[in-house]
Amino acid sequence: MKELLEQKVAEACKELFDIEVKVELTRPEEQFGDYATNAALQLSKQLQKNPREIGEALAEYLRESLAASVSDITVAEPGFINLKLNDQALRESLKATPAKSLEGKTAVAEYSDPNPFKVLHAGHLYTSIVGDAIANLLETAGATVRRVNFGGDVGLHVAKSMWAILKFLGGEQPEKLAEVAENERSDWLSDRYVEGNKAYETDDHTKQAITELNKRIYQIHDDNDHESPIAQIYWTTRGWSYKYFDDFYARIGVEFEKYYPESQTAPIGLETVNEQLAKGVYKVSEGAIVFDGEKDGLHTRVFINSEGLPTYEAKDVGLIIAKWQDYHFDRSIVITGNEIAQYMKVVLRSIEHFRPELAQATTHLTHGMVKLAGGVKMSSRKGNIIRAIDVLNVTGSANKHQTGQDNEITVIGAVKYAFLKQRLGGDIIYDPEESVSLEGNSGPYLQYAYARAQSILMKAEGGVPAEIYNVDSLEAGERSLVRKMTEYAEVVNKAVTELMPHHICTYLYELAQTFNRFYEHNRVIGDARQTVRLSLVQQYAEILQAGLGILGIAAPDKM
RNA sequence: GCACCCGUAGCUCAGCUGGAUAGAGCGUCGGCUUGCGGAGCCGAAGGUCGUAGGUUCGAAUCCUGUCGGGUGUACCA
Repeated sequence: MKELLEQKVAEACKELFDIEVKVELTRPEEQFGDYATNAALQLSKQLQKNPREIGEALAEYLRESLAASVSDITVAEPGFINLKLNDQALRESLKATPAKSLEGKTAVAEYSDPNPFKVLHAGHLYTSIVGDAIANLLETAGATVRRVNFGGDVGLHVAKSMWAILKFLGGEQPEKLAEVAENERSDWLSDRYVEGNKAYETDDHTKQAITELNKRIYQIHDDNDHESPIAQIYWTTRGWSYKYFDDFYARIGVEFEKYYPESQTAPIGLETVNEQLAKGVYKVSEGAIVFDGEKDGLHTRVFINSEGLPTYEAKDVGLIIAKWQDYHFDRSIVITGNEIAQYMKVVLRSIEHFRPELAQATTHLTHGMVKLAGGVKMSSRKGNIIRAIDVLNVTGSANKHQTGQDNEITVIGAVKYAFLKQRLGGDIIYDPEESVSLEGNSGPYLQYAYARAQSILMKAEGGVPAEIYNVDSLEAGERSLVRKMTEYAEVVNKAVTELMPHHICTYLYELAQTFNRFYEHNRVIGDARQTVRLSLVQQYAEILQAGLGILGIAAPDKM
């Protein structure tokens, strides 16, 4: 319907003034109409005429050409044209579904990116949730989405961990790993990292030892060594880490089809950077191989350090190439914290010199940090970082506090919605009490809204009628609800174009409010208009479910 | 120093490909109420959109300066 109207308005401009106008209809306030266009304002400049007059002329033309679907066209100051659909057309436009704009395309979505041997923190939880929602968005638009994860199973942080692990085991004695209880493995590992990191910073001798260990770990991969004692320790503990990640992802309902360990992308990156060094893309500086970003207003960064080891930069080069080899993607979306925004620009800029199509197909989205609202207490052992599990725990307590229940679906829904409702980019001040509240703009509020709609539908004797589109007329409350529901497809399209899931949140909340307003004043069961209204409730519930689905939030029938 | 991001009601945020009286939620104050799940509905108070300029018929939205906050700036990720 929207496309049709846009086309007709453009046609009117062409017919009356012989000017091509790019018409994009907007949604005005309900009192003005269902759609609005500023075409007359655009034209007034070129025509040097009063926009109001142009608007009137267009309106008159459109009243005729749109008579079948538009019941009222008005011109408002300074020259807006407001279109009000007739009830039949409004009902029809409810059939619109989100555009399949990415049909046949393959998109790789990379997010979460935890490092083996380290703890999952609140930032990982955030990217996992946002990344999953964005992947769902791409899928909704028809793309084949490959959800992948990337993390450092080699590198300095691993060496730090291994140093502390070896210290704990009293040497290269893999059999002693059995002393670590299964349910304590992840905590034990993160303690080892903290220990190794501290030792690295405070003791030069240890620092040297860890640097050596770093090289040995790369060697394990180069030799494909699974036999030596240190290799056994490495592979076993790395496995513990991946197990810990998988368990956590399962809990929050996020899935990946592939992990790209850095050990796999490092050799590809190393080879590529060396290759491009010869061609002058990278250059040697102070014993390291760098990309000189300064001539482009970016930073100069090291890709291969003076030890000959690839840094994160080279591994990321390798990662993009590996993704391409695996999927031949049309688009690649990478979601990370915004502290690496400028870093990523350097990596992509360097890739533009030899694989421009890969750099151009890549979109880097960044998010801010998760901070807890003032007054929120955590029972975390280590004060300075917020672990992913801490966020879940503190939300669980808040939910228990408010509802007396231990409802995992509510808790996960609350966290996801709280993280998603804010525009991607800035920091999030997370307030667990607010996130689980059933009042206000929260995940549980929407879950409740859905459950309540289901409850009405269950109550209908004789079942729920099929969707009814050919209704003679709609009463005011019904019309407002239908009008709001017709926005769904447009909102999803916008969210897809911008890769911004928060638009869905804003919309769903408004929709639920519109419904509650309708429901407050209009009886459904037992009313003369029961059939029509049940059909509306049904469609409302479907939209809520679909929208929550994109956000990765469960819509329970009962709460 | 330089680069990037951010400054909208008491608080947390929408709105930012320029357009109609700047919107929500929480909090505050007032009303509805035996309800198809009231976990709601109706209303009020509350904003020089950090600030100063510029572009424009029109700026929270674009540009420039400035102030404030955050992040990044070579062998970490």
